[in-house]
Amino acid sequence: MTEKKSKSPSKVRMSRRPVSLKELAKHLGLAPATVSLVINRSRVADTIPQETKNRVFAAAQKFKYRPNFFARSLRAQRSFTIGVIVPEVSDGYSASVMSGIEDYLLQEGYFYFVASHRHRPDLIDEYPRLFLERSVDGLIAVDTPWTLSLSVPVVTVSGHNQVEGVTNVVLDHEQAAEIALTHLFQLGHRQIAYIKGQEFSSDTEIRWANIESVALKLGVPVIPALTAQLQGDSPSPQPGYLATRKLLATHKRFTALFAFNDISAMGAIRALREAGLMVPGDVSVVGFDDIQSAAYQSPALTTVRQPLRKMGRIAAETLLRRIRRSTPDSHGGETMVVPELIIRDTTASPNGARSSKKDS
Amino acid sequence: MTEKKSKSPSKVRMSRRPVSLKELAKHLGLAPATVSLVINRSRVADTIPQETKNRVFAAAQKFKYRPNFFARSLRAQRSFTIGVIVPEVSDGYSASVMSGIEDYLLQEGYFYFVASHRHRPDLIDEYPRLFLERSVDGLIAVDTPWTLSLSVPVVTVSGHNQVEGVTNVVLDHEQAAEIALTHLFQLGHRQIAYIKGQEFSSDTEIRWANIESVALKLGVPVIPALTAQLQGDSPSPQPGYLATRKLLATHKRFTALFAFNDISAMGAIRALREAGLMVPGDVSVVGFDDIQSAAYQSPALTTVRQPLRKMGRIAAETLLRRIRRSTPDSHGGETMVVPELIIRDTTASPNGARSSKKDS
DNA sequence: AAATTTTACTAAAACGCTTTTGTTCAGTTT
DNA sequence: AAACTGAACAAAAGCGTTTTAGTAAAATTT
Repeated sequence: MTEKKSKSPSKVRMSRRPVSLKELAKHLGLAPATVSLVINRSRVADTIPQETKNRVFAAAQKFKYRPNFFARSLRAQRSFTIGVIVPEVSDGYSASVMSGIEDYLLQEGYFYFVASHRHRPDLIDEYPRLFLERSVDGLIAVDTPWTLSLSVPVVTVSGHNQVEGVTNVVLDHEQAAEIALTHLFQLGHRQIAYIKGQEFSSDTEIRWANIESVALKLGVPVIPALTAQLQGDSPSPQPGYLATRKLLATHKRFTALFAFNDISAMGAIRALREAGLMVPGDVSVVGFDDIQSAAYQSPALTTVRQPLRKMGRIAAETLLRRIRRSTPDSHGGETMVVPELIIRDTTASPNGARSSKKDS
Repeated sequence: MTEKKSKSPSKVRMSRRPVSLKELAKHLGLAPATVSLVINRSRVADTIPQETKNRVFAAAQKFKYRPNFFARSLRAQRSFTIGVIVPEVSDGYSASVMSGIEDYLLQEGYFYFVASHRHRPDLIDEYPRLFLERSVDGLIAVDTPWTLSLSVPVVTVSGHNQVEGVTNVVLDHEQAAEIALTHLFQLGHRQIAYIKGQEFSSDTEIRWANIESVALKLGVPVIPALTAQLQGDSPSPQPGYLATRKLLATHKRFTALFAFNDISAMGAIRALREAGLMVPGDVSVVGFDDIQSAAYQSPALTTVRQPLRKMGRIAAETLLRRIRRSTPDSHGGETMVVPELIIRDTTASPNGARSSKKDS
């Protein structure tokens, strides 16, 4: 029996009151101004002899001098902080994007606030305001309908509105629809059902438009009776389950189902199973996003991968770039990122080796 | 074909430069001090006639006066900001806890910074420092080994070290082990395999200690050969998959498997399946956490639910309480939260109706 | 009527930094 | 010798608040 009582040594780092610029200057026999100039490597300090600079740096090191953030921000009108607004931190989509955002931001010395609006319009309105009050240098809105033009740069991830001063980072939805539907088509599917996203999801509309146009192009136009929509904002597979039940209730036959995301695809698979249908034997299922657990469903989920982390990182890069070039650019525009079809085990030919277990 | 070009009206809210206290005061013909006192409802303003106060409030409203955050923080030495440090934002565990933290924090007018250390010891050391430089009023460390005693209150979620000035919010691991193992025991399982958590996970040690003691108490002591440990910090089910393969490779028979978390349980199930074993027919599996998708696995996962959101909320409540009572309390201590066994479809009697498909 | 108290404010000092504009002195040019 | 140049700093004005210590006038008490 492993008994390992970790009597942690409790490194007591009795944080002393931090030393201020003035104190440091006094100790050095210099004016605060001088020290500030040296430390910030200002052009003005160019004429100061290296010898003096070294003394300053040495003292700063010794006393662990760190400029007070508020004083600096107050004076310089910059906070090195940005605001990130998401529907909900704990849904995998937002979290993946945030992960990418964070990656770049922290590396560049920025910190970020997070706020989840949970689809409440009042919060979608209020949080940006609160962020501005906190003087963020910029904002990133993830999967959130955005119509505001603010005094600081804004970048959205999966925002599709054209708004002055906001840049959108988006997936190439045409290509996404193309690869997913072509895959199903080539397997031989002709009756394809669809689960649309919730109204509030910012990708719903554009994704659907592209699905419709690609389906038409392939000659298998979308049949209204074979489409259902996710309802409610539960982050669980429940909405997908319910949507699929609705689909099944019509008794219209379909051999494939294209879900709005992986989570709803999981719910869909459960509903299909409960109806006695095999996946992919009777119905093929394609998800969207490729979240972590998609590969570990059984059967493993075929899905359209969205490079969420990368999108987050691009958003952060774009934002900082815009913050740094001080010119108040009216920089709208859009950056596109490409999807990738990940073929796993939930798609197969409708006349595959497996036989239908039962006719519904 | 639905062509709905959303020509969003782009509400142009041309944010004017915000008005300062001084300007507001000048406009009112009062001193800045007076306005400040009124707005902050200071006791000193008690003797100011309501009439004047009303004028102040009206003007503040009219000019949308909002105190500058930096100036205020600089003066008051409080930032209404806290720092949250997690292993990785995009893993479900951290995200759920954060969701609970955020809930309470925003409602109380606090914002928070997030930083992911990804188990890198240098970052675990650096981020708290950076947070302090940003003058956070307190810190929450989620699933992160914590040994520092700082100048601000610290609360951990699933931290198990006794450190001066830090409060731990933890699950009752004894009860967790109890309900899970008792469940398996009562179903008739006697050969139980285990997947331990990674070394770096802060729950690993205590959970394991409790499992060992409860198993002993039940008379089915843990067999070293039937234990494996998660390796690597991938957030996917991969480590669980590999651990289970290792378990299977020993050719020791077991009828149940208790995984460290739901994610690893998913990997485990896949490995079992690949080995030709049925779940729960041949092997029952119990997960831990009850993440969103646990209920939608097939079969749905039996698991020990950890109220993560609640733990996050409690952590935030505790932290604010400690921040508010200004006395620099050396407030160590611990708050326990109870687990709940969620019985679904991955556990069954070892001599159940289903027959073993194949002997390994 | 003088002394005291209360009312209704204000002045001014922080908070800790950045940045522009000087200033002094030594050395260099005309 | 007078004028100029550059080096090496320093003074001071903010940035926008909060808060303590006053103060002048009005009201009240003695």
